[in-house]
Amino acid sequence: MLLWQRARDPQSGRWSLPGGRLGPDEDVDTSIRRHLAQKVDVARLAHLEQIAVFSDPARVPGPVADPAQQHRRRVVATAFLGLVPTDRDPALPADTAWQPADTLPPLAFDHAAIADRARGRLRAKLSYTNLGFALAPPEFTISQLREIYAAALGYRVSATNMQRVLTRRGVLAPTGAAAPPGRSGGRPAALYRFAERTLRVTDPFAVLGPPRRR
Amino acid sequence: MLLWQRARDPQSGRWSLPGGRLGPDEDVDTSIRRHLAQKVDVARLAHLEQIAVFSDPARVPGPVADPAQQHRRRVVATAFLGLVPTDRDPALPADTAWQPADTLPPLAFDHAAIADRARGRLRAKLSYTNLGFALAPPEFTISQLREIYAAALGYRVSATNMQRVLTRRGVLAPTGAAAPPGRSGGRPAALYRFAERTLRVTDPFAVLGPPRRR
DNA sequence: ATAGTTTTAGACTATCAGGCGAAAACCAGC
DNA sequence: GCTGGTTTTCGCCTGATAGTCTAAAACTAT
Repeated sequence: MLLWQRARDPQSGRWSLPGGRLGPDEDVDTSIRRHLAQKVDVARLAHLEQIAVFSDPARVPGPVADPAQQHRRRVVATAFLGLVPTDRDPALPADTAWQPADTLPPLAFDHAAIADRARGRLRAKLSYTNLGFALAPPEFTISQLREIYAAALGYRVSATNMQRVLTRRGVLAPTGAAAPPGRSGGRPAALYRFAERTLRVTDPFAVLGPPRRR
Repeated sequence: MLLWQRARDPQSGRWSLPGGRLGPDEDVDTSIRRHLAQKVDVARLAHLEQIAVFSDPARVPGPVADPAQQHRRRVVATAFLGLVPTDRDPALPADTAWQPADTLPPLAFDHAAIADRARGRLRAKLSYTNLGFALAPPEFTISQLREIYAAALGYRVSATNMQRVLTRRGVLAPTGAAAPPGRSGGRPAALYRFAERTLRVTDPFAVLGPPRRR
Protein backbone atom coordinates (compact mmCIF):
# COMPACT_ATOMS: atom_id res chain seq x y z
CA MET A 1 0.00 0.00 0.00
CA LEU A 2 1.38 3.38 -0.96
CA LEU A 3 1.69 5.62 2.09
CA TRP A 4 3.35 8.88 2.88
CA GLN A 5 4.38 10.43 6.13
CA ARG A 6 2.63 13.63 7.08
CA ALA A 7 4.90 16.59 7.63
CA ARG A 8 2.39 19.16 8.80
CA ASP A 9 0.41 19.22 11.89
CA PRO A 10 -2.86 17.54 11.96
CA GLN A 11 -1.31 14.20 12.93
CA SER A 12 2.18 15.18 11.84
CA GLY A 13 4.48 12.17 11.44
CA ARG A 14 1.67 9.71 10.93
CA TRP A 15 1.47 7.63 7.77
CA SER A 16 -1.49 8.37 5.59
CA LEU A 17 -3.05 7.65 2.24
CA PRO A 18 -2.22 9.92 -0.67
CA GLY A 19 -4.86 12.42 -1.65
CA GLY A 20 -5.84 16.04 -1.38
CA ARG A 21 -8.43 18.71 -1.87
CA LEU A 22 -10.95 18.75 -4.65
CA GLY A 23 -10.32 21.67 -6.97
CA PRO A 24 -13.17 23.94 -8.02
CA ASP A 25 -13.19 22.81 -11.65
CA GLU A 26 -12.43 19.11 -11.50
CA ASP A 27 -14.37 15.99 -10.63
CA VAL A 28 -13.14 13.63 -7.94
CA ASP A 29 -11.63 11.31 -10.52
CA THR A 30 -9.32 13.82 -12.09
CA SER A 31 -8.63 15.23 -8.66
CA ILE A 32 -7.31 11.99 -7.23
CA ARG A 33 -5.19 11.47 -10.34
CA ARG A 34 -3.73 14.92 -9.92
CA HIS A 35 -2.82 14.26 -6.30
CA LEU A 36 -1.48 10.80 -7.01
CA ALA A 37 0.80 12.20 -9.69
CA GLN A 38 2.80 13.81 -6.91
CA LYS A 39 3.64 10.39 -5.52
CA VAL A 40 3.74 7.91 -8.38
CA ASP A 41 3.78 7.68 -12.15
CA VAL A 42 0.08 7.96 -12.86
CA ALA A 43 0.57 6.41 -16.28
CA ARG A 44 1.11 3.09 -14.51
CA LEU A 45 -2.30 3.28 -12.84
CA ALA A 46 -4.01 0.24 -14.31
CA HIS A 47 -7.22 0.65 -12.33
CA LEU A 48 -8.93 3.37 -10.39
CA GLU A 49 -12.25 3.03 -8.68
CA GLN A 50 -14.35 4.84 -6.12
CA ILE A 51 -14.74 3.04 -2.83
CA ALA A 52 -16.93 5.22 -0.66
CA VAL A 53 -17.44 8.58 0.92
CA PHE A 54 -16.16 9.04 4.43
CA SER A 55 -18.02 11.87 6.05
CA ASP A 56 -17.99 11.55 9.81
CA PRO A 57 -18.05 15.18 10.93
CA ALA A 58 -15.22 14.40 13.34
CA ARG A 59 -13.09 12.30 11.02
CA VAL A 60 -10.58 15.11 10.60
CA PRO A 61 -10.50 17.20 13.75
CA GLY A 62 -9.34 20.71 13.05
CA PRO A 63 -6.53 22.32 15.00
CA VAL A 64 -9.06 24.74 16.41
CA ALA A 65 -9.37 24.36 20.15
CA ASP A 66 -12.91 25.65 20.40
CA PRO A 67 -15.13 22.68 19.49
CA ALA A 68 -17.91 25.03 18.49
CA GLN A 69 -15.82 26.05 15.53
CA GLN A 70 -14.71 22.62 14.42
CA HIS A 71 -17.33 22.43 11.74
CA ARG A 72 -15.41 25.07 9.88
CA ARG A 73 -12.73 22.48 9.16
CA ARG A 74 -15.13 19.83 8.01
CA VAL A 75 -13.43 17.47 5.54
CA VAL A 76 -15.43 14.96 3.53
CA ALA A 77 -13.36 12.39 1.66
CA THR A 78 -14.10 10.30 -1.41
CA ALA A 79 -11.94 7.21 -1.11
CA PHE A 80 -10.49 5.45 -4.14
CA LEU A 81 -8.86 2.14 -4.88
CA GLY A 82 -5.97 2.49 -7.32
CA LEU A 83 -3.84 -0.37 -8.58
CA VAL A 84 -0.43 -0.51 -10.24
CA PRO A 85 1.38 -3.61 -11.54
CA THR A 86 4.15 -5.19 -9.48
CA ASP A 87 6.30 -4.72 -12.54
CA ARG A 88 9.09 -2.43 -11.59
CA ASP A 89 9.32 -0.17 -8.58
CA PRO A 90 9.47 3.42 -9.75
CA ALA A 91 11.29 6.14 -7.87
CA LEU A 92 9.27 7.57 -5.01
CA PRO A 93 9.48 10.85 -3.14
CA ALA A 94 11.38 10.74 0.13
CA ASP A 95 8.29 10.86 2.34
CA THR A 96 6.56 8.08 0.40
CA ALA A 97 6.89 4.30 0.57
CA TRP A 98 5.16 1.04 -0.34
CA GLN A 99 4.15 -0.92 2.72
CA PRO A 100 2.86 -4.48 3.01
CA ALA A 101 -0.88 -4.40 3.57
CA ASP A 102 -0.67 -7.10 6.23
CA THR A 103 1.45 -5.04 8.60
CA LEU A 104 0.50 -1.44 8.21
CA PRO A 105 1.74 1.20 10.62
CA PRO A 106 -0.86 3.25 12.50
CA LEU A 107 -2.58 5.48 9.99
CA ALA A 108 -3.76 9.06 10.33
CA PHE A 109 -7.40 9.99 10.80
CA ASP A 110 -9.76 7.27 9.57
CA HIS A 111 -7.35 6.06 6.94
CA ALA A 112 -7.14 2.62 8.48
CA ALA A 113 -10.85 2.17 7.92
CA ILE A 114 -10.48 3.42 4.37
CA ALA A 115 -7.62 1.01 3.71
CA ASP A 116 -9.73 -1.82 5.07
CA ARG A 117 -12.60 -1.05 2.77
CA ALA A 118 -10.31 -0.75 -0.21
CA ARG A 119 -8.66 -4.07 0.48
CA GLY A 120 -12.02 -5.74 0.90
CA ARG A 121 -13.10 -4.41 -2.45
CA LEU A 122 -9.91 -5.63 -4.09
CA ARG A 123 -10.36 -9.06 -2.58
CA ALA A 124 -13.90 -9.29 -3.84
CA LYS A 125 -13.21 -8.06 -7.34
CA LEU A 126 -10.16 -10.27 -7.76
CA SER A 127 -12.50 -13.19 -7.35
CA TYR A 128 -15.21 -12.35 -9.85
CA THR A 129 -13.45 -10.11 -12.33
CA ASN A 130 -10.24 -10.15 -14.31
CA LEU A 131 -8.88 -7.35 -12.13
CA GLY A 132 -5.63 -9.27 -11.68
CA PHE A 133 -4.40 -7.57 -14.83
CA ALA A 134 -4.03 -4.37 -12.83
CA LEU A 135 -1.59 -6.02 -10.44
CA ALA A 136 0.36 -8.29 -12.76
CA PRO A 137 3.08 -7.34 -15.23
CA PRO A 138 2.34 -7.84 -18.95
CA GLU A 139 3.72 -11.37 -18.88
CA PHE A 140 4.23 -13.66 -15.95
CA THR A 141 4.42 -17.23 -14.82
CA ILE A 142 1.70 -19.00 -12.92
CA SER A 143 3.85 -18.97 -9.81
CA GLN A 144 4.31 -15.23 -9.98
CA LEU A 145 0.60 -14.70 -10.43
CA ARG A 146 -0.09 -17.04 -7.57
CA GLU A 147 2.07 -14.93 -5.29
CA ILE A 148 0.37 -11.74 -6.41
CA TYR A 149 -3.06 -13.20 -5.76
CA ALA A 150 -2.00 -14.60 -2.42
CA ALA A 151 -0.62 -11.24 -1.33
CA ALA A 152 -3.71 -9.35 -2.42
CA LEU A 153 -6.20 -11.87 -1.09
CA GLY A 154 -4.39 -12.55 2.15
CA TYR A 155 -4.52 -16.32 1.96
CA ARG A 156 -2.71 -19.14 0.23
CA VAL A 157 -3.80 -19.85 -3.32
CA SER A 158 -3.49 -23.10 -5.25
CA ALA A 159 -1.52 -22.55 -8.44
CA THR A 160 -3.12 -25.52 -10.16
CA ASN A 161 -6.63 -24.44 -9.47
CA MET A 162 -6.02 -20.78 -10.18
CA GLN A 163 -4.53 -21.68 -13.53
CA ARG A 164 -7.48 -23.81 -14.54
CA VAL A 165 -10.16 -21.48 -13.27
CA LEU A 166 -8.75 -18.34 -14.83
CA THR A 167 -8.00 -20.11 -18.09
CA ARG A 168 -11.44 -21.59 -18.35
CA ARG A 169 -12.95 -18.20 -17.77
CA GLY A 170 -10.92 -16.84 -20.61
CA VAL A 171 -9.18 -14.43 -18.26
CA LEU A 172 -5.76 -15.99 -18.62
CA ALA A 173 -4.09 -16.98 -21.90
CA PRO A 174 -0.72 -18.64 -22.49
CA THR A 175 1.63 -16.52 -24.56
CA GLY A 176 2.58 -19.72 -26.31
CA ALA A 177 6.05 -18.34 -25.94
CA ALA A 178 8.32 -20.24 -23.66
CA ALA A 179 9.83 -19.61 -20.29
CA PRO A 180 12.70 -17.85 -18.63
CA PRO A 181 14.87 -20.83 -17.55
CA GLY A 182 15.13 -21.17 -13.81
CA ARG A 183 17.78 -20.09 -11.40
CA SER A 184 17.51 -22.88 -8.88
CA GLY A 185 16.48 -25.78 -11.09
CA GLY A 186 13.03 -27.00 -11.87
CA ARG A 187 10.98 -27.12 -14.99
CA PRO A 188 10.89 -23.77 -16.76
CA ALA A 189 7.54 -22.07 -16.43
CA ALA A 190 5.28 -21.11 -19.27
CA LEU A 191 4.45 -17.46 -19.70
CA TYR A 192 0.90 -16.18 -19.45
CA ARG A 193 -0.83 -12.89 -19.89
CA PHE A 194 -4.29 -11.51 -19.24
CA ALA A 195 -6.52 -11.84 -22.27
CA GLU A 196 -7.99 -8.41 -21.64
CA ARG A 197 -6.49 -5.56 -19.70
CA THR A 198 -9.74 -3.77 -19.08
CA LEU A 199 -12.14 -4.63 -16.31
CA ARG A 200 -14.57 -7.38 -17.15
CA VAL A 201 -16.81 -9.23 -14.75
CA THR A 202 -17.00 -12.97 -15.01
CA ASP A 203 -20.60 -13.73 -15.79
CA PRO A 204 -22.09 -11.48 -13.13
CA PHE A 205 -23.70 -14.32 -11.31
CA ALA A 206 -26.39 -15.56 -13.56
CA VAL A 207 -27.79 -16.90 -10.32
CA LEU A 208 -31.41 -16.47 -11.16
CA GLY A 209 -30.42 -16.41 -14.67
CA PRO A 210 -31.48 -14.60 -17.72
CA PRO A 211 -31.61 -16.89 -20.77
CA ARG A 212 -27.99 -17.90 -20.12
CA ARG A 213 -25.92 -17.68 -23.25
CA ARG A 214 -23.59 -20.56 -23.95
CA MET B 1 -38.34 4.23 -8.08
CA LEU B 2 -39.34 7.03 -5.75
CA LEU B 3 -39.30 10.36 -7.56
CA TRP B 4 -40.54 13.83 -6.84
CA GLN B 5 -41.28 16.73 -9.09
CA ARG B 6 -39.12 19.79 -8.65
CA ALA B 7 -41.00 22.94 -7.79
CA ARG B 8 -38.17 25.43 -7.85
CA ASP B 9 -36.11 26.55 -10.68
CA PRO B 10 -33.09 24.69 -11.54
CA GLN B 11 -35.00 22.30 -13.82
CA SER B 12 -38.37 23.13 -12.31
CA GLY B 13 -41.04 20.55 -13.18
CA ARG B 14 -38.56 17.76 -13.85
CA TRP B 15 -38.70 14.55 -11.87
CA SER B 16 -35.74 13.94 -9.65
CA LEU B 17 -34.35 11.67 -6.96
CA PRO B 18 -34.99 12.60 -3.34
CA GLY B 19 -32.09 14.13 -1.47
CA GLY B 20 -30.67 17.38 -0.23
CA ARG B 21 -27.79 19.24 1.26
CA LEU B 22 -25.36 17.78 3.76
CA GLY B 23 -25.67 19.52 7.08
CA PRO B 24 -22.62 20.76 8.94
CA ASP B 25 -22.84 18.22 11.75
CA GLU B 26 -24.04 15.05 10.07
CA ASP B 27 -22.46 12.38 7.92
CA VAL B 28 -23.89 11.54 4.51
CA ASP B 29 -25.73 8.56 5.90
CA THR B 30 -27.76 10.45 8.46
CA SER B 31 -28.20 13.23 5.97
CA ILE B 32 -29.85 11.07 3.33
CA ARG B 33 -32.08 9.55 5.98
CA ARG B 34 -33.12 13.00 7.10
CA HIS B 35 -34.01 14.04 3.58
CA LEU B 36 -35.77 10.79 2.78
CA ALA B 37 -37.92 11.20 5.86
CA GLN B 38 -39.66 14.05 4.08
CA LYS B 39 -40.85 11.65 1.39
CA VAL B 40 -41.36 8.25 2.95
CA ASP B 41 -41.50 6.47 6.24
CA VAL B 42 -37.82 5.98 6.93
CA ALA B 43 -38.58 3.19 9.37
CA ARG B 44 -39.46 1.03 6.39
CA LEU B 45 -36.01 1.49 4.86
CA ALA B 46 -34.70 -2.06 4.86
CA HIS B 47 -31.44 -1.25 3.16
CA LEU B 48 -29.35 1.83 2.50
CA GLU B 49 -26.05 1.82 0.72
CA GLN B 50 -23.69 4.27 -0.89
CA ILE B 51 -23.43 4.01 -4.64
CA ALA B 52 -20.94 6.60 -5.75
CA VAL B 53 -19.99 10.25 -5.77
CA PHE B 54 -21.12 12.30 -8.72
CA SER B 55 -18.87 15.28 -9.05
CA ASP B 56 -18.85 16.58 -12.57
CA PRO B 57 -18.34 20.32 -12.06
CA ALA B 58 -21.18 20.97 -14.50
CA ARG B 59 -23.61 18.37 -13.22
CA VAL B 60 -25.77 21.00 -11.58
CA PRO B 61 -25.52 24.21 -13.55
CA GLY B 62 -26.24 27.22 -11.41
CA PRO B 63 -28.79 29.85 -12.37
CA VAL B 64 -25.91 32.28 -12.73
CA ALA B 65 -25.53 33.45 -16.29
CA ASP B 66 -21.87 34.29 -16.07
CA PRO B 67 -20.05 30.96 -16.54
CA ALA B 68 -17.03 32.31 -14.70
CA GLN B 69 -19.10 32.27 -11.55
CA GLN B 70 -20.69 28.88 -11.98
CA HIS B 71 -18.16 27.26 -9.69
CA ARG B 72 -19.80 29.09 -6.84
CA ARG B 73 -22.78 26.78 -7.24
CA ARG B 74 -20.73 23.62 -7.39
CA VAL B 75 -22.76 20.65 -6.10
CA VAL B 76 -21.16 17.30 -5.37
CA ALA B 77 -23.56 14.46 -4.70
CA THR B 78 -23.16 11.21 -2.84
CA ALA B 79 -25.66 8.81 -4.36
CA PHE B 80 -27.39 6.13 -2.31
CA LEU B 81 -29.42 3.04 -3.01
CA GLY B 82 -32.31 2.68 -0.58
CA LEU B 83 -34.80 -0.17 -0.58
CA VAL B 84 -38.24 -0.60 0.95
CA PRO B 85 -40.44 -3.71 0.87
CA THR B 86 -43.30 -3.96 -1.59
CA ASP B 87 -45.46 -4.55 1.44
CA ARG B 88 -47.96 -1.78 1.61
CA ASP B 89 -47.82 1.56 -0.13
CA PRO B 90 -47.59 4.32 2.43
CA ALA B 91 -49.00 7.77 1.93
CA LEU B 92 -46.78 10.04 -0.10
CA PRO B 93 -46.55 13.81 -0.41
CA ALA B 94 -48.36 15.32 -3.38
CA ASP B 95 -45.22 15.97 -5.40
CA THR B 96 -43.88 12.45 -4.85
CA ALA B 97 -44.65 9.15 -6.59
CA TRP B 98 -43.36 5.66 -7.21
CA GLN B 99 -42.49 5.07 -10.84
CA PRO B 100 -41.62 1.84 -12.65
CA ALA B 101 -37.87 1.69 -13.21
CA ASP B 102 -38.34 0.42 -16.75
CA THR B 103 -40.11 3.50 -17.99
CA LEU B 104 -38.78 6.49 -16.12
CA PRO B 105 -39.65 10.01 -17.16
CA PRO B 106 -36.78 12.33 -18.07
CA LEU B 107 -34.87 13.08 -14.90
CA ALA B 108 -33.28 16.28 -13.71
CA PHE B 109 -29.52 16.88 -13.85
CA ASP B 110 -27.54 13.63 -13.96
CA HIS B 111 -30.16 11.74 -12.01
CA ALA B 112 -30.72 9.32 -14.86
CA ALA B 113 -27.10 8.23 -14.63
CA ILE B 114 -27.43 7.90 -10.88
CA ALA B 115 -30.56 5.80 -11.23
CA ASP B 116 -28.76 3.57 -13.72
CA ARG B 117 -25.89 2.95 -11.39
CA ALA B 118 -28.21 2.25 -8.50
CA ARG B 119 -30.22 -0.24 -10.48
CA GLY B 120 -27.06 -1.96 -11.66
CA ARG B 121 -25.93 -2.30 -8.08
CA LEU B 122 -29.26 -3.71 -7.02
CA ARG B 123 -29.21 -6.23 -9.84
CA ALA B 124 -25.73 -7.39 -8.90
CA LYS B 125 -26.37 -7.67 -5.20
CA LEU B 126 -29.66 -9.48 -5.67
CA SER B 127 -27.65 -12.20 -7.33
CA TYR B 128 -24.93 -12.83 -4.79
CA THR B 129 -26.48 -11.63 -1.56
CA ASN B 130 -29.72 -12.11 0.33
CA LEU B 131 -30.69 -8.53 -0.45
CA GLY B 132 -34.11 -9.68 -1.57
CA PHE B 133 -35.23 -9.35 2.03
CA ALA B 134 -35.18 -5.58 1.57
CA LEU B 135 -37.74 -5.79 -1.22
CA ALA B 136 -39.99 -8.56 -0.01
CA PRO B 137 -42.65 -8.43 2.68
CA PRO B 138 -42.05 -10.51 5.82
CA GLU B 139 -43.85 -13.49 4.31
CA PHE B 140 -44.52 -14.28 0.69
CA THR B 141 -45.11 -17.01 -1.82
CA ILE B 142 -42.54 -18.12 -4.35
CA SER B 143 -44.59 -16.54 -7.10
CA GLN B 144 -44.62 -13.20 -5.36
CA LEU B 145 -40.89 -13.32 -4.82
CA ARG B 146 -40.40 -14.31 -8.43
CA GLU B 147 -42.24 -11.20 -9.54
CA ILE B 148 -40.21 -9.00 -7.24
CA TYR B 149 -36.97 -10.44 -8.54
CA ALA B 150 -38.09 -10.17 -12.14
CA ALA B 151 -39.06 -6.53 -11.66
CA ALA B 152 -35.80 -5.65 -9.97
CA LEU B 153 -33.58 -7.66 -12.30
CA GLY B 154 -35.38 -6.70 -15.48
CA TYR B 155 -35.70 -10.19 -16.89
CA ARG B 156 -37.86 -13.24 -16.46
CA VAL B 157 -36.95 -15.50 -13.57
CA SER B 158 -37.67 -19.19 -13.15
CA ALA B 159 -39.63 -19.80 -9.98
CA THR B 160 -38.40 -23.37 -9.75
CA ASN B 161 -34.77 -22.50 -9.99
CA MET B 162 -35.00 -19.46 -7.78
CA GLN B 163 -36.67 -21.50 -5.10
CA ARG B 164 -34.00 -24.16 -5.19
CA VAL B 165 -31.03 -21.83 -5.38
CA LEU B 166 -32.14 -19.52 -2.62
CA THR B 167 -33.16 -22.41 -0.40
CA ARG B 168 -29.88 -24.23 -0.92
CA ARG B 169 -28.01 -21.10 0.00
CA GLY B 170 -29.95 -20.86 3.20
CA VAL B 171 -31.36 -17.50 2.13
CA LEU B 172 -34.95 -18.66 1.93
CA ALA B 173 -36.79 -20.71 4.50
CA PRO B 174 -40.33 -22.07 4.43
CA THR B 175 -42.48 -20.77 7.26
CA GLY B 176 -43.83 -24.28 7.53
CA ALA B 177 -47.08 -22.45 7.88
CA ALA B 178 -49.53 -22.97 5.09
CA ALA B 179 -50.86 -20.84 2.33
CA PRO B 180 -53.49 -18.24 1.60
CA PRO B 181 -55.94 -20.22 -0.57
CA GLY B 182 -56.18 -19.01 -4.12
CA ARG B 183 -58.59 -16.71 -5.80
CA SER B 184 -58.54 -18.21 -9.28
CA GLY B 185 -57.93 -21.84 -8.48
CA GLY B 186 -54.65 -23.65 -8.37
CA ARG B 187 -52.70 -25.28 -5.63
CA PRO B 188 -52.29 -22.99 -2.64
CA ALA B 189 -48.76 -21.70 -2.34
CA ALA B 190 -46.50 -22.27 0.63
CA LEU B 191 -45.27 -19.25 2.52
CA TYR B 192 -41.60 -18.42 2.74
CA ARG B 193 -39.50 -15.82 4.47
CA PHE B 194 -35.89 -14.72 4.38
CA ALA B 195 -33.80 -16.54 6.94
CA GLU B 196 -31.93 -13.35 7.76
CA ARG B 197 -33.04 -9.80 7.25
CA THR B 198 -29.58 -8.32 7.35
CA LEU B 199 -27.23 -8.22 4.40
CA ARG B 200 -25.16 -11.33 3.93
CA VAL B 201 -23.09 -12.24 0.91
CA THR B 202 -23.37 -15.75 -0.41
CA ASP B 203 -19.95 -17.27 -0.16
CA PRO B 204 -18.07 -14.32 -1.60
CA PHE B 205 -16.74 -16.29 -4.49
CA ALA B 206 -14.29 -18.73 -3.05
CA VAL B 207 -12.95 -18.72 -6.59
CA LEU B 208 -9.32 -19.08 -5.71
CA GLY B 209 -10.42 -20.33 -2.50
CA PRO B 210 -9.32 -20.12 1.04
CA PRO B 211 -9.64 -23.46 2.87
CA ARG B 212 -13.31 -23.60 1.92
CA ARG B 213 -15.39 -24.50 4.92
CA ARG B 214 -17.99 -27.18 4.40
C1' DA C 1 23.41 -41.06 -14.68
C1' DT C 2 20.95 -39.72 -10.40
C1' DA C 3 18.74 -36.97 -7.05
C1' DG C 4 16.20 -32.84 -6.15
C1' DT C 5 13.18 -29.07 -7.58
C1' DT C 6 9.67 -26.73 -9.88
C1' DT C 7 6.02 -26.68 -13.14
C1' DT C 8 2.30 -28.84 -15.81
C1' DA C 9 -1.29 -32.14 -16.82
C1' DG C 10 -4.76 -35.61 -15.85
C1' DA C 11 -8.10 -38.11 -12.93
C1' DC C 12 -11.52 -37.91 -9.69
C1' DT C 13 -15.08 -35.97 -6.47
C1' DA C 14 -18.49 -32.97 -4.88
C1' DT C 15 -21.39 -29.13 -5.72
C1' DC C 16 -24.31 -26.18 -8.17
C1' DA C 17 -27.22 -23.92 -11.82
C1' DG C 18 -30.68 -24.77 -14.85
C1' DG C 19 -34.32 -27.23 -17.72
C1' DC C 20 -38.08 -30.47 -18.07
C1' DG C 21 -41.90 -33.06 -16.84
C1' DA C 22 -44.83 -35.21 -13.58
C1' DA C 23 -47.37 -35.03 -9.37
C1' DA C 24 -49.97 -32.38 -5.90
C1' DA C 25 -53.62 -29.35 -4.55
C1' DC C 26 -57.01 -26.25 -5.46
C1' DC C 27 -61.36 -24.13 -8.25
C1' DA C 28 -65.34 -24.20 -11.44
C1' DG C 29 -68.66 -26.43 -14.06
C1' DC C 30 -71.39 -30.35 -15.69
C1' DG D 1 -69.15 -36.74 -7.72
C1' DC D 2 -66.39 -36.48 -11.58
C1' DT D 3 -63.71 -33.89 -15.10
C1' DG D 4 -60.95 -30.26 -16.93
C1' DG D 5 -58.15 -26.21 -16.06
C1' DT D 6 -54.82 -23.79 -13.13
C1' DT D 7 -51.13 -22.98 -10.09
C1' DT D 8 -47.65 -24.71 -7.27
C1' DT D 9 -44.27 -28.09 -5.91
C1' DC D 10 -41.22 -31.93 -6.31
C1' DG D 11 -37.90 -35.03 -8.49
C1' DC D 12 -34.83 -36.35 -12.24
C1' DC D 13 -31.41 -35.31 -15.36
C1' DT D 14 -27.61 -32.71 -17.64
C1' DG D 15 -23.71 -29.83 -17.98
C1' DA D 16 -20.43 -26.92 -15.91
C1' DT D 17 -17.35 -25.72 -12.22
C1' DA D 18 -14.30 -25.62 -7.98
C1' DG D 19 -11.11 -28.10 -5.61
C1' DT D 20 -7.84 -32.01 -4.24
C1' DC D 21 -4.53 -35.29 -5.28
C1' DT D 22 -1.17 -37.73 -7.86
C1' DA D 23 1.73 -38.48 -11.63
C1' DA D 24 4.42 -36.83 -15.42
C1' DA D 25 7.44 -33.36 -17.51
C1' DA D 26 11.48 -30.52 -17.68
C1' DC D 27 15.12 -28.45 -15.80
C1' DT D 28 19.74 -27.91 -12.43
C1' DA D 29 23.33 -29.66 -9.69
C1' DT D 30 26.20 -33.27 -7.98
